Amino acid sequence: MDNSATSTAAAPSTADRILNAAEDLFAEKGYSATSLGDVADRVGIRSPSLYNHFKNKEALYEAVLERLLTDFSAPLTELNGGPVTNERVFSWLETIVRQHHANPNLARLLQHAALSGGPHTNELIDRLFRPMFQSDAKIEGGSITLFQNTGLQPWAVMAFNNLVMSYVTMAPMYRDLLGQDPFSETALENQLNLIKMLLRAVFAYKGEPAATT
Amino acid sequence: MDNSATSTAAAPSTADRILNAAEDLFAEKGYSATSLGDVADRVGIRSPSLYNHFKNKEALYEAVLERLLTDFSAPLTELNGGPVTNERVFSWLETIVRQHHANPNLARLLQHAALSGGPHTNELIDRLFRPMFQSDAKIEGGSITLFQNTGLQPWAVMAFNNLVMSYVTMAPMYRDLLGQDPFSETALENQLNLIKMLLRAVFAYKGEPAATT
DNA sequence: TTCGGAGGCGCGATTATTCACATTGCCCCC
DNA sequence: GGGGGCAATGTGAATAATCGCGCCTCCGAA
Repeated sequence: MDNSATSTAAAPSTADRILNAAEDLFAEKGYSATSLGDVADRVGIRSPSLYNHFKNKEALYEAVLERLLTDFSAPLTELNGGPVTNERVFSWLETIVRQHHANPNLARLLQHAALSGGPHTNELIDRLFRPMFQSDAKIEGGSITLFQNTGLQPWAVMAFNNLVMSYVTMAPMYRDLLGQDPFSETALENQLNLIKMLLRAVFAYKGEPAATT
Repeated sequence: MDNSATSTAAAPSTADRILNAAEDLFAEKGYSATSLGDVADRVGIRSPSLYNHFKNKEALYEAVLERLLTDFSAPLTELNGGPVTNERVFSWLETIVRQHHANPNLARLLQHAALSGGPHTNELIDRLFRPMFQSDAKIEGGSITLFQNTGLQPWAVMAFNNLVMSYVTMAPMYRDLLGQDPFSETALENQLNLIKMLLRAVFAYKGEPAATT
């Protein structure tokens, strides 16, 4: 997640510096609004030099996506091993929150893809969200019984995930409305506390579940 | 919210047809990725003809924004009159959900603005979100006591709002993952049931509130 | 006849991409 | 050990496409 090429503190290669710059710009402006000139400027080279490292703009975007997906996929699928208990859901959610907090770019890229419906949307869905639904099928008694047999279980999973990601994609709004850096340590604690409390409330809720259709 | 010019079913004027097309395209691709040629094509005219109705691309975008904001602002501020009870929070949230369901474009435009941090972000914040926080300050005893004096109240407001809006901005993902049209009537009912149940769970939760910093 | 509104034309800027070329560092062979 | 290539990596120039936008013409309805 630190976008560095090697595990030691060696200087990153040009290809990695291009990836870093492109990741930030794609995440901020989206694919078509980012120009290769912008990327090259941020790296400190001319735009034709980019073609020494990536076939074209599309390949650069895919490389950015690939690096982000490999960085994020491991903790997302860790819920697949073993039964799903309340505690594991808690720690899984906390991991996701901290991950997106440490690098907001995946959520932003995903949001751009969802809005514009580009060709990479399906790959993002398959690698990020489908694993969640597979693990979700294994939820066992005593945990999230509220959503059992209501048909709302996938909706609830998506809701909590959207909660995490929309915090990141809406970060500028938070900055202006709350008057503090949304990526500071205290802001992270606030968001974690809120989400955990929401989850606790859902776990503790014994009222009638919602109807399904 | 039906994007028609008059209250009767008269044919919409060219300016309104331009607004409709531009709204859809800006919401889908964002400002800079939308070309005036795309807008003109969708209307069925040539792009220079757009300048007979709007000064330039920027003015067209602002007109789109203005129409959306006036359509959406009324129910958003209706919570300001009188004390905030649980029932009124329920109906207010339901109104917002139905509004974004009927026209998803405002949420998408807002998401684009938040991601790219364009010059209109501040106006959107002021007209959409600040009213919520003003009404939020008036919450009275017996309602959302959970967040009183925790410092998390604005965070909770934003969280529920993000929940509603991210459903709309992530609609393509829902379509692929759940295998149904996210804007169908049954999908709307599902989302409403989930959000209402979350709110009920929060209202009913008597555990310790989260710490604040 | 007048005038709002649509179209044709084209300018200047931007963009992705290609190409020819200069430079650098490294390896291999004499 | 020295020198000749060779791959990697940078650059400027050129190209074709697209875009926002202004100018001017023309048509049809009032």
